[in-house]
Amino acid sequence: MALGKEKGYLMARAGLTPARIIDAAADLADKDGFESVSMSAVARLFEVKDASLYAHVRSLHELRSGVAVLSLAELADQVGAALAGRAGRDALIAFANAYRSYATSHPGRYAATQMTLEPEVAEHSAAARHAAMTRAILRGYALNEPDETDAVRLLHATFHGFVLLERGGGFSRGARSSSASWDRVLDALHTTLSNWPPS
Amino acid sequence: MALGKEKGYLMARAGLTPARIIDAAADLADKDGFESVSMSAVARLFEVKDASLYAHVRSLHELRSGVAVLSLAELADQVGAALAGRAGRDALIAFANAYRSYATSHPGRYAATQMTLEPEVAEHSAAARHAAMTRAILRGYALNEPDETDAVRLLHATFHGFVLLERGGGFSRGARSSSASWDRVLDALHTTLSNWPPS
DNA sequence: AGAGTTACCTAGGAGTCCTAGGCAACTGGT
DNA sequence: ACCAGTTGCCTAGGACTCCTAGGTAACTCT
Repeated sequence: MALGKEKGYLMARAGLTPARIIDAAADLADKDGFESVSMSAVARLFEVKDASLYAHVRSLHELRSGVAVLSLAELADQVGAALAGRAGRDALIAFANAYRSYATSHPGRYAATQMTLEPEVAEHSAAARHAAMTRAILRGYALNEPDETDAVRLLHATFHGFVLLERGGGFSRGARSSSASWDRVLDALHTTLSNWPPS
Repeated sequence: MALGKEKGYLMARAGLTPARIIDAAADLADKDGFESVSMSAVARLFEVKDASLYAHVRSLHELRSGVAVLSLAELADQVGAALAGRAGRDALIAFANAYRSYATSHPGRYAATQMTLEPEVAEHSAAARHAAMTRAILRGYALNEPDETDAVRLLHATFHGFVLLERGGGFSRGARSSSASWDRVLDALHTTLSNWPPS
């Protein structure tokens, strides 16, 4: 990291590229929180002036969006890997655990995925892969539209909400561990999907 | 609003108090988003210099925490009112709808409730009332501990997650309205609570 | 080696939070 | 009714943020 700079006579280059900058920003997000991803903070990591980043990244917003796109892709990769070769209840649990584990081991990156992206950025992100994987799980439960859409939303909302509340300390009260609750919540979701109520 | 100022010769007072400042900040949050609640922005609303606010509010963080505490109380009030005299499924649906309706009609205030508050601030907030109300709903479903705790977490996570995703545009894809999904999600939760899976 | 491009620089404007210290406006005692 | 004390908002200014403009050093290609 920080390729020299040879403070002596001549200036060296730091080797900045959009990808390296976004990677550094993502690491910083995990370390100090997504909201402290700033141009100046990232510039400091490279021992470079903040103005220098603007040759590679248009704005702070674009930098953060870059972290979001990166994280969505990573999350999709990990969930996809966990899902491989599983179906039904197994798939549900693998999906959920991969999701939660990414969120807890990369809190800053996960926070980035919460950003509302402009449609054209979201388009070429991994959002579609997420939707496809969620629907893949539901194939094991044989739901018809619009029930499947409703179930996708239920799953997404529950995972997302749980992870956020867990991270925010919302579950700290009491002796019950949040992991134990998580397992039971997954059980409950499984039975819900298995007995989806008729409209 | 903005009590004069009599631009002429003498200075008038704006009538700042912590409560009025926090109210204004909450309104601003609903209008422009919670993250744009800043000292300077609120000061502008009162046609006052930003430094003047520091006599009433210790810091930006404290201002935002104030909005969070206010919003938690308002939300608890509205949910509590909706809940009065209901039980079982009716209570569940009334709770959920009041919750969602507060979140969509006061997006900035709702965002404030997401803040992680320091324990001592959270203590004298309405957080305890929320927990109590959620447990009150579950009384209709006759769950024992630790199932009741798990169910509280499931409900909270699902409502929270749904509302956030809805607001973030996560459900925009497709023709299915999010309100329709919401109703079905509540049905599903009701059946889940009614048939809580054995451990 | 010289020409052209790219990478990082300095300088500086506008906006943010926050502190320190000052004067005007209110309040209460006599 | 006035004077003392308190309170409320002020100006001034430091440190930090994002971002633009324009300069120069370092690399690349012919």
